[in-house]
Amino acid sequence: MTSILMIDDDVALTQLVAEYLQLDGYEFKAVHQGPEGLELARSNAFQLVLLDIMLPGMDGLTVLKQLRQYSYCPVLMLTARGDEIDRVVGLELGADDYLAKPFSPRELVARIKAILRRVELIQQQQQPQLASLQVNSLRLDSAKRQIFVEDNVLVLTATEYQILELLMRHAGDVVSKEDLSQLALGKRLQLYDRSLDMHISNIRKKIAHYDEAEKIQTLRGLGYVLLEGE
Amino acid sequence: MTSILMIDDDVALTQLVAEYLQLDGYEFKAVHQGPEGLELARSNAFQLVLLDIMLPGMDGLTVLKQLRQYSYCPVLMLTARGDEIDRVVGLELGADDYLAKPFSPRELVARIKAILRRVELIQQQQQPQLASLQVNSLRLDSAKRQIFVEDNVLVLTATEYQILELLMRHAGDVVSKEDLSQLALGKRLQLYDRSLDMHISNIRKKIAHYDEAEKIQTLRGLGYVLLEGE
DNA sequence: GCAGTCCTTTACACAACCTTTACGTTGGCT
DNA sequence: AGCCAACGTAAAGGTTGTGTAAAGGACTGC
Repeated sequence: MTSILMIDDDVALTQLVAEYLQLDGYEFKAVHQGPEGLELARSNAFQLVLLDIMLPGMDGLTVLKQLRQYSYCPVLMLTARGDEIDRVVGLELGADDYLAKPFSPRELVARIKAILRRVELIQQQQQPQLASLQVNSLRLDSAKRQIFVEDNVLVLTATEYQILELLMRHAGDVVSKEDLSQLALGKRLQLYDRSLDMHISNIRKKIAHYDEAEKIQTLRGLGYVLLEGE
Repeated sequence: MTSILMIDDDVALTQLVAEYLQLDGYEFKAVHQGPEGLELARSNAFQLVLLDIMLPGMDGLTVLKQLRQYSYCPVLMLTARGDEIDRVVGLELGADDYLAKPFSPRELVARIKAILRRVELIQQQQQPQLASLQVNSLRLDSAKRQIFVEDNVLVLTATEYQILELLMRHAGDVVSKEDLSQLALGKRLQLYDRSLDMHISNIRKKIAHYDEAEKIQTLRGLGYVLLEGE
């Protein structure tokens, strides 16, 4: 069961969110004070924390900073204004995402799911993984950090290798650009950031050098997928 | 089974780490007092110790100092702040690595694996090894501590010999600069430390004198590898 | 003390890499 | 059709890691 903690002094809002999230199958708890929320979040009993920036007593950013001393529990920040400064500071302090009030419950759920899915991806990364893996004409040798096309080694940079490994380990599944950016580049995807696109472009070029059959497919607005032959 | 001991007074944190490490297949035990941890660590029942610097009662650095009187058990230090001084002192006292809180479980696991892999490398070094070894045109005679290119003896310094032997014994595998530094130079790789690069450069020059075919390949950001001809 | 050997540090050049910029293309939308 | 956001990619820009000559320092044997 996935538990979500909300720290927000707006009682009406927490009740509204409670309804939606419980409908979606989440366990939900709300508190209205910073210190109380901090203590609960530190217990690591929650898989995600919704944190309002404007809190009486202890500021939301302070709560976040203190929490990050102890825990990497995912945090989705909420704020009353579309305050760009709060946003930047929050993300720098280690928030996982940001949502401006007022938000639609639907969008909130979407953001929550995106974060949880990514956390799951990261945990998968930590699991012991297959050292060797074959997808169509691509073969991964993770011990030597090498990827082959048929019998030719791909000369990849560290970043390119990470991206392609991720796509191979999830062959047939769509991997979002956000996920790729966070897992392979180690940073959140920014607006107008074309870095990832360039890496994909370069990887494609290197693969095509040996195998013309295009492999990495673009799903516009969703991400990339390494097609599995049937 | 690899057992890890954590000495940290933050009970919530030890529980979190316990979950992650057990998920990764490690045996895990946590204690919250310095003296208690010291006694356990001295028993050599653990392959690695996670040690918090800020401990009530007995300071983490003191624990480390005392432990080093008896045991070479690898120690990964943890600290609440990004305190550079603690870091330097800790590494001088013989800690194997350092991680600032808060850390992601992912990073913790990565550091642990890096340390354990290096310990394994060191133990391999101590095992009886093949006295003679041929890699392409290079031939190792470890009884005489000599390396030949075709039939020409390489005149190597002690350090150069150690580096090249290590690369030869792991021919085809990437050997990280950190590993090379610790195993051949006997010290951790520091930022801006170019000593190892110089040794590699000199070794290359000496090999090239007899065999122009470049052998030690650089893998940017990863390390060096002695290519095996196929 | 001096010369010789070896390891390390310094300094600069360079190459590899990642990112940004800029412009062209595509595909969904009204 | 026309618009616009997302995407592809060549080229430029900036950053970081590496190669190596030369100087500096530590040690040894004489």
